[in-house]
Amino acid sequence: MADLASRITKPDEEPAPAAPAAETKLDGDEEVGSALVDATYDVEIKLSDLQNEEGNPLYSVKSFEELGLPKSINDGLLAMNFKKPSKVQETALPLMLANPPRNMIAQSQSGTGKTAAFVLTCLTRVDLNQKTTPQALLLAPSRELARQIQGVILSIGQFCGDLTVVAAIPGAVARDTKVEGSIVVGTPGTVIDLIKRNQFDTKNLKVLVIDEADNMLDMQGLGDQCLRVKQKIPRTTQILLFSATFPDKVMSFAEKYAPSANQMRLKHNDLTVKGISQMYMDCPDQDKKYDILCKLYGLMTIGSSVIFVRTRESADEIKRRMESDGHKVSVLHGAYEGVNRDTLLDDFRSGRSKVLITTNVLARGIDVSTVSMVINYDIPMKGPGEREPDAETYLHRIGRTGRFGRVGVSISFVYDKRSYQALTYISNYYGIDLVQLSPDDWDETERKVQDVLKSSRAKPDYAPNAIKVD
DNA sequence: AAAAAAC
Repeated sequence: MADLASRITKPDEEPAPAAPAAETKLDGDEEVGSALVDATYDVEIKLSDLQNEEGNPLYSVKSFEELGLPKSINDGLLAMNFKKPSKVQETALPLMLANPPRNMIAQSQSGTGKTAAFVLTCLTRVDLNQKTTPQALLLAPSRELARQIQGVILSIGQFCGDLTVVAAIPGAVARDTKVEGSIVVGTPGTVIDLIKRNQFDTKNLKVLVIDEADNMLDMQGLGDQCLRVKQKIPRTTQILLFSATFPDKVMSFAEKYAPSANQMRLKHNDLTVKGISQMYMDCPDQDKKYDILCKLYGLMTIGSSVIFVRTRESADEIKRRMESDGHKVSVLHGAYEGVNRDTLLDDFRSGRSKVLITTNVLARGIDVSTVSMVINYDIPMKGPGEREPDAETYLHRIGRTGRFGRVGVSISFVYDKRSYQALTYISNYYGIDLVQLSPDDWDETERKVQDVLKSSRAKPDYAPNAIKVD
């Protein structure tokens, strides 16, 4: 890795002017293949941190080869059909792999390859011959996401020999047994529990990754636990924070958590994914929402669908009603425990179940390529008394579809002034127009949805196929 | 008037 800087500086280019001290915008390059890669985003990067010893800028790499990764890792990328780095990969990877290691705060739209970016960094930094010494720790906000990341590590690392990746989640790891693996990926509660019991030796950690970092560092939620983990790791550990959303509120804390980090940020208006057609359904009243949901069932099963509701109880209730009305659906939320949850999600991944009702537990990170429709049965709200529209959760929820350049539809249900105003706030926040659907004109609703779903789009060549777990 | 995450 020592020569990384020279390797990614294109020798045939004019020497660039000295990097300005302040933040500078870089426009995304034109690429071909899909709307996703065609899109030009304003990416804000702190250029002051982006120069090598000769003062040349380290903008990006245009191929994985330029990173000079070990052959075993390159073979893993090829096997997973990663041929060309996505924007976040070409920009963040050279920064994360450079020596001496620097912290990183990286923001990128849903389904654009953040996971592969930090997994590559972990695999590169870890001595995989030390199979019982944890050297990289990755934290995620849900059991499902932790398992998924474990699957990505094992896939990209499939040619790295016997890769030992421990999932530190309830039921998958014994609380009174030593954690023995090169890489640990887990949820904060279990990880802290293991550290407390002296079953997780953190002193050799080279990398700490916090996925969904804005959620994880929220002091109303998991922030405290992440802080405690940080206190237990070496000062020299490289800290990498990733998310599609970084609201200002948590950004200052993120900068303290990952001091003097290189940063890759996006503006609100560049956060939405072009392949996702965002629609809303004008429901006459709360009671009619359920009937309309049932009428949408046929459209939901064109591919797979996720229905997001506010509470566990309503998730169970809707499942019960839909089943009694003859629809096949499954449900997953935090009241379910351990391995049961794994089975439920595996069934959804494999297509054995096609319509999944869930809470915010699955709003973030979950990558199931077949998901073509997301329904916001309840508009996500946050804050005391749930009075404030939750624009971040909205974006993460709809990001369960339209992944890696695929098309998808989201339908948000509004039924009263409050839900309508909340959705209006969210569409203004991202600077987008939503397509209106009317429950009175069913032919038109079907046409609008099917028009999107049948429009095929070339998959970008960096897209992984379905992520395999186990 | 939430969800998640540890026992």
